[in-house]
Amino acid sequence: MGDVGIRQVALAAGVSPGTVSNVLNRPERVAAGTRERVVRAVRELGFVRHGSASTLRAGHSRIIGLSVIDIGNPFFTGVAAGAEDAAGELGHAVILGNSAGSPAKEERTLRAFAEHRVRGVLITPSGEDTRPLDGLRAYGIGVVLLDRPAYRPGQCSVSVDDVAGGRLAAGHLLGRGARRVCHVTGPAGVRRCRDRERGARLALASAGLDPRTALRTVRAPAMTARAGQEVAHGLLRSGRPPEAIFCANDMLALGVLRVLLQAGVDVPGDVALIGYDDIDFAAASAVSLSSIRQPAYRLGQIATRLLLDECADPAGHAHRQIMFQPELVVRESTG
Amino acid sequence: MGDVGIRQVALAAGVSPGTVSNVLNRPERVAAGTRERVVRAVRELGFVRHGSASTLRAGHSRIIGLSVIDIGNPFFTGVAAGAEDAAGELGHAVILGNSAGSPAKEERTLRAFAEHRVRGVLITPSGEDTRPLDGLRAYGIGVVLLDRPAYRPGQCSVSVDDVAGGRLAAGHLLGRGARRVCHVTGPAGVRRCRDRERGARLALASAGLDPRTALRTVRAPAMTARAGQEVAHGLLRSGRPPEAIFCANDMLALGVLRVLLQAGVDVPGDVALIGYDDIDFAAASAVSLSSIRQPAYRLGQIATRLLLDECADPAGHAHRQIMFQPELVVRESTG
DNA sequence: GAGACGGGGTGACACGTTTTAATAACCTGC
DNA sequence: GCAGGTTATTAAAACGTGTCACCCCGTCTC
Repeated sequence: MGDVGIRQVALAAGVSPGTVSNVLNRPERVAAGTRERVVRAVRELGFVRHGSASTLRAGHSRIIGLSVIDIGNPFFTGVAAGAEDAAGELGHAVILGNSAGSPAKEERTLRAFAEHRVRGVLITPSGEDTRPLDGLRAYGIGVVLLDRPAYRPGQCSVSVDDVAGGRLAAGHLLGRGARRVCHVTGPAGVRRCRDRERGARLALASAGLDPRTALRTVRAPAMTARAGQEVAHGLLRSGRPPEAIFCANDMLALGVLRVLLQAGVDVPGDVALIGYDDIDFAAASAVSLSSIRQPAYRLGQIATRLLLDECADPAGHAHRQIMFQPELVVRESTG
Repeated sequence: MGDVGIRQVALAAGVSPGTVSNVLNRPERVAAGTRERVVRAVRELGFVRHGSASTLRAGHSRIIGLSVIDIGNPFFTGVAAGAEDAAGELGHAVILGNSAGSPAKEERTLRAFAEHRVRGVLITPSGEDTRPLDGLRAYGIGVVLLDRPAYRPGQCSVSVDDVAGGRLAAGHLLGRGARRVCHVTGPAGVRRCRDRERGARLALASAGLDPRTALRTVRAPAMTARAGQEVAHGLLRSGRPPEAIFCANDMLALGVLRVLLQAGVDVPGDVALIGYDDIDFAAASAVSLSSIRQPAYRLGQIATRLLLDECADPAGHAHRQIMFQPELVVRESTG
């Protein structure tokens, strides 16, 4: 047991190893009767193909690499689940890399991907530097950018329109009658934060307001609940709280919400609050949180299919930049 | 570019391919000067070892498989992060499998692991059936059970003591003066739920109470926030709410908390509430949630090291069943 | 100074598949 | 009945690395 190869199967089925390989990879080339015998032998002997040998000879593996910024973030978890399912359906496995925001760790991860000659890579780049990715292309490894539009046309990407999301959130607050919006966002370097803020500005402008006076931006040091709490304390100390708050993240929003409720502020009566991401916990908080939903699972799923499509036929493949539209979810916090 | 192998390196360094391989795998066998030349050639040519060729020849890969029940659960995410880091440090990659509780999907995952001849497998089994795992052993693939004690001595396992955790939670509620505890738990088939409940019983017994009267168990259909809300509605309808509630899960607890607060119940004044897992959101809820913390990251980390230790020296390796002790985290909900 | 020793390096083979060119068998239409 | 074509199968040659037996040459021992 354990060391049954393609030869043993061939012997048992009374054919040559080449035929067994054909049954495995291009069954249509083999006569039905022969195929049947081979399949039975495979089953009876418990043959499992040796992936490495296959990869070595065929020149490409059945593994894709998935590198995410923060595996602890429910959004990326959703992406990973979608990618894993889609890959599984297409006969591929997924190696996981968690860059944790560190370019060094990301580079290590990509190196490991290259070493295993993965079929392709799904990545949410941690920085703006594209060089590490170009290195992969040298090995003929396809790349699909996740949650960020492609840098240039020769690439696929699957992302969610953060500008539209920001616009949706701020627009919703304005629709409820707010004239001024406080925007709680994350570090300036994070692109998605910048885009969401830009969206908010656009919403204000199309409502005839001047973003310079009607939008107050507060920058949190991190996108965590704790940071949200700190920001909220600051807001309360500095006088009357704003009538409407848009947080770049549900974690921030939950932190803000907690402090507001503890201070006796009525949400949404005194302050309307909306987050972003629509993580599961948004619906479960004391006052359920309005949010902007992103199709995380589908993001991972579509990206994987796109990637494998590119790998299957690099020449005939047309690079696509897919951008999903986010969705407003209204709950009690703006209800 | 892209197709530089061990030979090209050998040529550039003026040595034989065998020596390059030695530099890569047993550097101590190569003289310092030669080694230096080879290392430089590797760097200059941008050589990246072909993992599949290596695996094929050496007979074992540098990949481990990680199969979890639910990648969406923050607890398992923590485990995955720990495993990925530990594996990376030891030069190994991680393939991810998400069984989503389905034995069929788990079997597919394990089959994929076998096909890639992973070095070893980390798994939180979805059921009690051990046969799929025995299949892996036939290929010499090591297995470490995660979050569940080993079925028998010939296996490693890394888990957290759920009985102790249940005891800790219930004991804490009793220490605050409660005489009766309501336990909200998940499906009867889930082992961790059974163990946590058993722990609660033990706590009551050692406080001199009769578990049959002092413990009221309510079973939720799932371990989600929504299910927690339903349970809480039921509790409120059926008369005076219990003085103390222990939920088998933070998700359940958050759902319960939300309903209680909305109904005007004072937490912890009227009802003390404690959850389990200590997910990040527990600290961020309107009334921050007491919980039982499990070292998820360390769990993944230790399990990985144990696994690779076993793979490195199967003969000299002593199987260990490690059980971590959970930790009580007191916050406002029982403060 | 002959033989044993050992560090440092070499070269060829094997790992289990995929693939290609070639062969064998079988039709089709004249 | 035979050329030409189609289909089903085979044999053998790779793929890039790790390993093992062997060789070379300077050192130590008696």
